[in-house]
Amino acid sequence: MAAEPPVPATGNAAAREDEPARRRRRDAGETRHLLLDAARRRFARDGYAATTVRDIADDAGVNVALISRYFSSKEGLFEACLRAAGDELRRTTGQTPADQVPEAIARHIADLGTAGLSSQLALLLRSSGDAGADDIRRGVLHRASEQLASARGWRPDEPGSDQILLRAQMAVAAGIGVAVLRSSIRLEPLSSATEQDLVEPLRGLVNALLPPH
Amino acid sequence: MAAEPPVPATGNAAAREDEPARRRRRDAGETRHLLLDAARRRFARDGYAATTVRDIADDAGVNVALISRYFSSKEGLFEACLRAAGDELRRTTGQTPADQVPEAIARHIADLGTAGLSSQLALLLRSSGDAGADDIRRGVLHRASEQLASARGWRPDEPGSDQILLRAQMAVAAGIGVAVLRSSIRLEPLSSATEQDLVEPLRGLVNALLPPH
DNA sequence: ACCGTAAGTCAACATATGTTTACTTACGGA
DNA sequence: TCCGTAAGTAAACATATGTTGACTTACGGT
Repeated sequence: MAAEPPVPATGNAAAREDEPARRRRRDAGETRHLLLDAARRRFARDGYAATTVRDIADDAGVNVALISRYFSSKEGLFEACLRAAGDELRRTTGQTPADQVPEAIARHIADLGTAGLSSQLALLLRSSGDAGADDIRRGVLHRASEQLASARGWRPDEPGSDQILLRAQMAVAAGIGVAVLRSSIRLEPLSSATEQDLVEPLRGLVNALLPPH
Repeated sequence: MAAEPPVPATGNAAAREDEPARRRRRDAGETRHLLLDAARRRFARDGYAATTVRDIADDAGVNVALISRYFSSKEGLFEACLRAAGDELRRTTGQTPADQVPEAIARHIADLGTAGLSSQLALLLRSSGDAGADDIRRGVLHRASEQLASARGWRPDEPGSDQILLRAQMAVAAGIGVAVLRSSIRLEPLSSATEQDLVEPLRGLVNALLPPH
C-alpha cells in the first residue's frame, strides 16, 4: 500500500528533453494532471462521496494538500473532472461522420481501461449533490445528445423534431447504462464482451431509436 | 425540517383493524418498513456513501439507533434494500407475457415516484463498495437479464444462445440508464417525458436488441 | 553561487458519521 | 390492575475526512 521508497528519480538533471517517461520533480502542471487523472478513475469507479481526497492523492503519488491548492476543494476537483470528460467526449465524437456514430459509441463503450472513455461515461452518472457539478453534468449530457440528434436530422425548434432529441437522449442513456454495467458493476458476460460483440447490437440499438434520415 | 409535533396519534387504541392511515405507536414491523422505504429512496437518489443513517432515520421519523437494531448496520440496511428491489422487480416482471415486455419496462421506467420501480432500477446502479452488496446486486441484474432473455428464446448452454443473453443485459442496461437519467440526473426533456412518449421508442429499442422469435 | 519564489510537506483542526450503551416508555397478557 | 418485556430514546464515542496554515525544499534566473 505504501508508496515505493522515495527513489530520488533525479540524477538525470541534464537529461535529454525528449525523454518521455521520467517525471519532472517539481511541475505544477503535471501534478495537476496527475491529480485530475487519478480523480477521474476514482470518481468514475467509486462515486463522489465514496472517494476520499487521500485516496486520490495517494493514487497520484502527490500530497493531499495540493488538491485544495490546485482545485480549491474536492468539489472543485470533481467539477474539473466533469469538464475534462465533456471536453474529451466532444473532441472524440465531434468529428465523427453521422453514419458512423454507432461504431464510435461502441468503441467508446468497449474500451474498459480505467482512464478510457468508458470510464468518462460512467463519471457522468456520478453525483456530488452539489448544484454546480450537476449543472456541468447536465450541460455535457445535453450537448452530447444534441450532437447525436443533429446527425439524425434534429433542428432546434423545428416541429416534430423534439421527438428526435428525446430519442437521442435515450440512446445516450443506453450507452451510459451499458458502460456502467460493464465497468462499475461488472456484470458478466456483458463485462467481458469485446468491441466486436458490442458493435452490432449497439448499431441496432441506435438505428432503432434514430433511423438514418 | 423537524418532525411535526409529536401528536399522540393514539386514542384509537380500540380502533377498527381496517383503519389504514393511522400508525400504530409501537410496531417493530412497521418501523422496519418505514426505514426500508426511506432508505430505498435516499440510496436510489443520492447513492450509498452520500446518504447518512441520520438522513434515513429522519425521513422515516424514527430514531437512528433503530437502524443498527433492525438491520445490524448501514450496510445491512442497504443489502435489505437491494433484496427488496429484486423481489419487487421479479414480482412485477415475472408474470409478464413475453411479447409485452417492452411495455412493462416502459411503464416501470416511466413512473417517477420516489418509491416507484424507476427508483428501484436506479438503486441497482448504486454501490456501497461492499462485496456482499455487490453480489446481491449482480444476482438481481443477472436474474432480470435471464428472465428477459428467456422470453426471447435464450436457453442456458445452448450454442449461439449466449448472444441473446448478452443482448438482454444490454437492454437491461439501457433501461437502467434511462431510469437514472430521468430520476437522478433529471435531464430534460427526457425527465419530463410521459409514459406515452417513452413506450414507443423503448419498444423499438428492445425489439432491435431482442427480435421476437 | 546566491536567493526569491513557487512547489511540496506535515501536522493539526473541526466536523460529520456509524455504532454502542445505558436509560425510559408504552404495550398487552395474567 | 400490574408488571415483564419489547420498542424507542438520548447521548457519547471513536474514527474518517475535508481543509488550513506554518514550515521546508528545490528550481532557475541573475
